Amino acid sequence: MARWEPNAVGRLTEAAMALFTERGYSQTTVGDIATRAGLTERTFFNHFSDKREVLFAGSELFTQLIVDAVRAAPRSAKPLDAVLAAYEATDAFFEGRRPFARQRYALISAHPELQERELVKMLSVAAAVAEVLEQRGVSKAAASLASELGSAILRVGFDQWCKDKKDRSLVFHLRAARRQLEAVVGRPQARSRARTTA
Amino acid sequence: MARWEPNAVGRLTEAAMALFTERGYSQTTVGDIATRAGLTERTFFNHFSDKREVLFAGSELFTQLIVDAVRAAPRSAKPLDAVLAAYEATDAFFEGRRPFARQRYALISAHPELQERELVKMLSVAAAVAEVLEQRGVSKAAASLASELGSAILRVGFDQWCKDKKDRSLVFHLRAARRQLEAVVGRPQARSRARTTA
DNA sequence: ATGGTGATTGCACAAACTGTCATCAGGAGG
DNA sequence: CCTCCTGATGACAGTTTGTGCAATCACCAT
Repeated sequence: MARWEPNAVGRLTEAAMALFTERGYSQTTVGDIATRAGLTERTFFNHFSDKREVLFAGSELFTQLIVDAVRAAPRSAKPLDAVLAAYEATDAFFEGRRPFARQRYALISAHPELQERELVKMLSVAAAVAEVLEQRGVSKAAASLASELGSAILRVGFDQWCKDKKDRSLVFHLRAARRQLEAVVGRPQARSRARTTA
Repeated sequence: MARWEPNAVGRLTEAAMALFTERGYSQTTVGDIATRAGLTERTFFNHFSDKREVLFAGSELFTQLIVDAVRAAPRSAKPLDAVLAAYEATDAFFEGRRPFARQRYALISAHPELQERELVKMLSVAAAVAEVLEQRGVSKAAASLASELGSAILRVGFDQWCKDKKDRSLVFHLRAARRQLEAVVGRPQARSRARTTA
């Protein structure tokens, strides 16, 4: 028999997501969240360094997942391909949590404070990825570039994945985004539709 | 004869940069900054929505500068080239403020709270750029991708620019970063000697 | 002089954190 | 069975951030 109700972090996270969804982020106090989880404000701050972090618990695990996947990529892979392969490896992870991921994404998109935190988290993943790439012999600048480009592709792909009414996989959307890249950076494109004058 | 000392925003910014540099961000209270600028805490919050914003005054102007430059890019330019040309257009802007920009960059790099803010600002620029690209007929996904890729290149280039002991121009570093891109993404049918300069 | 304007300020207050110390059930070891 | 240790929890006081509201005060147009 546990001395306290188990999984305090999980309960706090759940309470926070519910309250943020119901009344919005700034209309919810840390006290509200704690109470709903059957805990106190002080205990909330024992588990999370600040109010935003409640939606980012376990992000280190995610980082580790990615980093390991990059390490596992064949040494022959070009930097960007290694990074994208790593992101594709998260497909199963997300597939099992689609409703959760969607709600969380909606919350974060709706609240600038949360978006800020999301961005640093992504940058921190990118930084970790870049470091692994460097260990694989990629120059510092190229490593940054590859990891950030990967981030951008993930962002675009993930956005599509969240909105996709057909529930296609993350891998599908990542590859679609990757293909877009060629339209952006690649050889001259003959697309001149939409002549919005001035 | 002005009724108050002029340029409150400038004085607050200067005071904040000095104090953040001296004692660090979190060791500096808003009251400290205001006092040093000869004002009160309340007045600080009349000018800035929060403590972090003091280092980001005028960022809308910067956004506008970029957006206008993208609009001015030739319609034949590929998305990424249009974006990069726009960032290159900020060269003069930064060249005149190198010491300031370096100190500010060091501060932001050293303080996660400030980095968060920096990232949303960059994302907001990227979003504005993406919108312009869409108006130019680029698909939504490609526009996001091009603008974010541009951001990544700017980040890498700017970082090099700040560290460059030889004080080479931002344009120089942007182009160097751009060239790195090819090492990263690889070129399926590369070898085309096509000129990529805008 | 009269009243409007707009930057500034004082005051009160909610909410976000922080540091410190007390509590209290269970497990380890005697 | 008893005791000590541990670690999550909570009470409490204090600082800092940020907001709303009203008052001030010199300049300025009429």
